[in-house]
Amino acid sequence: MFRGRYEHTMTKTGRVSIPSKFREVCRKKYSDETFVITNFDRYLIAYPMREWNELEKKLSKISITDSKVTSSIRYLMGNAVDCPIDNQGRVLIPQSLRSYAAIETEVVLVGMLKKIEIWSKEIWEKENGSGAFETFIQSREVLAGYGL
Amino acid sequence: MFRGRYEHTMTKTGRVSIPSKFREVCRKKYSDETFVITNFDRYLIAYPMREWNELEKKLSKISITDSKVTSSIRYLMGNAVDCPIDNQGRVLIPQSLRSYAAIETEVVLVGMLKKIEIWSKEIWEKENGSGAFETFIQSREVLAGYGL
DNA sequence: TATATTATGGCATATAATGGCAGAAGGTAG
DNA sequence: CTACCTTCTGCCATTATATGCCATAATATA
Repeated sequence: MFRGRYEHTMTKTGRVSIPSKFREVCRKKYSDETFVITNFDRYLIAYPMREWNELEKKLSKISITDSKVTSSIRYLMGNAVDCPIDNQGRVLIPQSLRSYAAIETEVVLVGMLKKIEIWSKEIWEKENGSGAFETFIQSREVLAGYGL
Repeated sequence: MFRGRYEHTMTKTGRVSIPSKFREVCRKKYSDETFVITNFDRYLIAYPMREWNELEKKLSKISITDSKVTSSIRYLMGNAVDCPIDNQGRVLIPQSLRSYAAIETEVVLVGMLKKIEIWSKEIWEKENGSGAFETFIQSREVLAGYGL
């Protein structure tokens, strides 16, 4: 599982190094070094290919008649890009996703169990800087329900 | 599976480049570089030949007594054109389909699992621009019903 | 302290996207 | 039937982007 937080910088060409611990998870757990990256609220989510395929399998069974569902699939699929890890351990994040998540140079990578979140540092600090601890304390009861 | 969104421009002669990632899917998964394109809601859909054949097979099983269904099938089939990919990786979109989907120069291509959607950029932005995320969030419950 | 690994910058090259043009094909009017 | 026009198609040229590779600096490991 992915865990931990890393701050990396992106090259001018849009490449970001994947932390070696994450790469290790890719190799050992998934034996595959490709992510599928898509946008979410104000940040990006990267799934290992296998996890993403699970998702697609489920989606492909849904009938195309429900237009609301179709547009959700369109949102999810339309923004998903597969990003293989290169020999230097980096992925290229396409321009569209970069601009979506307002990523310019400084990037925060967060391990979130089966996926990775990719944030622009600026947005990360705004949303998770101070106050994150407060939120954490507030949700302790919920977490306690899961045995924490 | 097809995924990702690409913005391309159409030549004056009506040719559109198919994103290389889509072409790769055609080669690897379908070993065939021909699409069947037809009109749909306010955009076009392009199926790899094999997927189109599947669809035809299913449609042929539908009883012809339901005249409403018959005319929908006629609509779908009557406008279907096969468009082979040329050596530069482009397809020619026939005039009738172009005008149907109001495509002039700027085109949005969206990977949707087993098919591709082709939108005029203008219509795309109206229907899927801002607000798409909201719709996505709203339909999360529906999607949750499918195990997502 | 020596050695390996990681992160990242800088290039050179390959591939992608797309505009332009000319010949081929096919339809239409005289 | 033939000349003309339109559309289709192949090919070349250009530009932008992606990709592979090497070098270096920073960090971790033995």
